[in-house]
Amino acid sequence: MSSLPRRLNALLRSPTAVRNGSGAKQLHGQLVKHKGVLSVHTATILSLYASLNLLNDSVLLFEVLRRSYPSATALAWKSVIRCCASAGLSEVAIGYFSQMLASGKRPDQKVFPSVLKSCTLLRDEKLCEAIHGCVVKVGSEEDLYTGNALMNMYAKFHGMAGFENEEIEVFDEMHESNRTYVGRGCSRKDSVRKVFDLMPTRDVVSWNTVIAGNAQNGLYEEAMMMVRKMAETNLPPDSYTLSSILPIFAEYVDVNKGKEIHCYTIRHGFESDVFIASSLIDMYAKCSRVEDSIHVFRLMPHRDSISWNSTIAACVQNAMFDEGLKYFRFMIKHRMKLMPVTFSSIIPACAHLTALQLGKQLHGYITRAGFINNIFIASSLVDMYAKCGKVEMARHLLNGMGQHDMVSWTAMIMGYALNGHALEAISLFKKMEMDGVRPNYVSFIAVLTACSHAGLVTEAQEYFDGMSKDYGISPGLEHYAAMADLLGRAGKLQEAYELISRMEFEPPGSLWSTLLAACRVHRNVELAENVIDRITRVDPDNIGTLVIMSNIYSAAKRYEDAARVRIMIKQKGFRKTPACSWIEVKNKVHAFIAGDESHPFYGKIKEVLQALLDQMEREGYAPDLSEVLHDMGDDEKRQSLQNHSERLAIAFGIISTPPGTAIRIIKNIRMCLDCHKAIKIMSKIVGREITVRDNSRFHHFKDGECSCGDYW
DNA sequence: ATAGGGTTAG
Repeated sequence: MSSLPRRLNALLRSPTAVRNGSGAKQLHGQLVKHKGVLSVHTATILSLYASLNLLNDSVLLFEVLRRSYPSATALAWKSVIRCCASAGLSEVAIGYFSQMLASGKRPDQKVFPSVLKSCTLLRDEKLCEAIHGCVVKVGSEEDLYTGNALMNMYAKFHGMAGFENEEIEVFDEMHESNRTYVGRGCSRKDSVRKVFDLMPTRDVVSWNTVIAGNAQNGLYEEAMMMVRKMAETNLPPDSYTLSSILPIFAEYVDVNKGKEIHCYTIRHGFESDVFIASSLIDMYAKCSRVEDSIHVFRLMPHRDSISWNSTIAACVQNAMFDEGLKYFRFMIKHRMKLMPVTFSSIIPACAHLTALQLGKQLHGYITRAGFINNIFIASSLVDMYAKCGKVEMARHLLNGMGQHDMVSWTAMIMGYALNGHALEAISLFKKMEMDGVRPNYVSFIAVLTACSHAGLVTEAQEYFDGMSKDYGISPGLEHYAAMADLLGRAGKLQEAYELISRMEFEPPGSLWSTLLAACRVHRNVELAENVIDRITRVDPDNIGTLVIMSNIYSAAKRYEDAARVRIMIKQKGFRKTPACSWIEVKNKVHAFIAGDESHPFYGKIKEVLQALLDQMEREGYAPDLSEVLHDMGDDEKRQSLQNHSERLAIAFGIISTPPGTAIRIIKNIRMCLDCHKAIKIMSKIVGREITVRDNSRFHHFKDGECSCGDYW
């Protein structure tokens, strides 16, 4: 057996001198040239490959090595396991680990961190427990790195299904002396803390792991307490600590605390840390301070995909949909990697903007990228299609989802509700319950909205009572609003009044005005006066309700009272949100404001509307002037109806799209009774489907009928 | 060797 050259020997004794892959390969080559190498040297090369994260070389060399030396050295096993683990090949790493045990090699604290990381990533609870047992058996439980990895493992477990209150046995097997300290039957919930308490020495990673574990599992106070304790141990918070606790202030909507952290990061030179920056962007966004989010983003010296995602989400969460889309486009331009989160952040913008064309494009991209099985993305697509009036497409996507959660069910239920399919909404709600998914606050808003849009009083009452009785969810404003609306339209004014009066919080003016509108329909002046009195107490400047009240008086021929209210309106200053409708034609959005004649095609639009009106009158249509609120003559009123924003938009749609094309309008406020009547007839005359989405629901007009069945 | 950021329904 020839001896190795001196230089080679020296390198093998201190292999850390080799700094890169080509150095390692040269060394390997030299070794191969000299016949009769010992397995111990090959293992050294292997550990070198592993520490340089050369996955292919490590695995190849290991396989060669164990063919010539069936009992490879422990160093070889540990190296290949470490390399696979850090490359994320968790299953392979665990496979090697069990083979290592089978071949009689004793594991030690050098290998446990990698193995624990792998079984944590695999989310295999049994395996994790077994490995913890193994750690205890070989006496590695006091090792710093092993302890840190164990804490991380239990921290990640907490979110796992069925883990909440199960007993955990491993701790009881730990040293007898600690038995009293650990206590019996500790729950998995506390496992992180228990490992922490048992550690003989702790470093900054130990603290950060326990803090992040608490923060991620919603134990916010505990997390903050640990931060203070960490500081008492003379370990100042570092960038890991800060990025873990920033989400707490986002959740608490505590911008002052968040800002304190922001200042701290600046003072301690963490400004360029991408992790902290994205947490800051998110924190400011959750505190409705989206300008500050954008400010942080702009100041970042280096941005990664997540910085972009945070910024897009920040905009969308704060209803700045166009701004969100702008950043999304920039992100593509900057060749950033689009990730699943990018799409689940941006799709809601399409939903809110009713940007169906863009939504479809994104759907295509999502399918090609293989993201369609992501539950966040699929749910947001279901919502987007439903909000664009494409209920069947939404349902199709929902049916195709491998798993459903409360959010995906609720999105579809709300989609049915908005599109007037109350019975489908209710049956889906039942399906969700049968699927074992508990409805929450929002799910009940959805099902009650469905009932309210279809006039299903009895069903609504059952759900309303059931939500607190069976699910312990106390009704909020939205639930009361749906009930008040339903009862009011059904003419059960007194019941509605009592419901609102019995609420456990002060009903806002908006709720009372729902009832006021019902009083108008059912011509109950007396109750209306009572209601307007309640409204003026909580919301004295609500002009809209005064307008309704004046109309109620007019309808009851109490003209003096009507005039008195109108003077009040004048004194307060008549400010009404202008009615506005939008239509998308050839990827461009055209906006029309009621009475506005400034559109370049207005002349043509007016002609179309007049021609339509002639035909409509032949079909028996007569304008309904009852909802025109102004003091004007009947001719003027007729003209004002002709210029309602949705009619301008529809006429524009008719002249700028081929015959038979569906017309989709978005409107900012409810349309009037007359427009509803008129559009039904228009849909028949022009032979087109016309969809109008207002601020609360959809109307699908077709062949002279509306999907709402005239209940709206 | 072990630790940190962003997402869906109202």
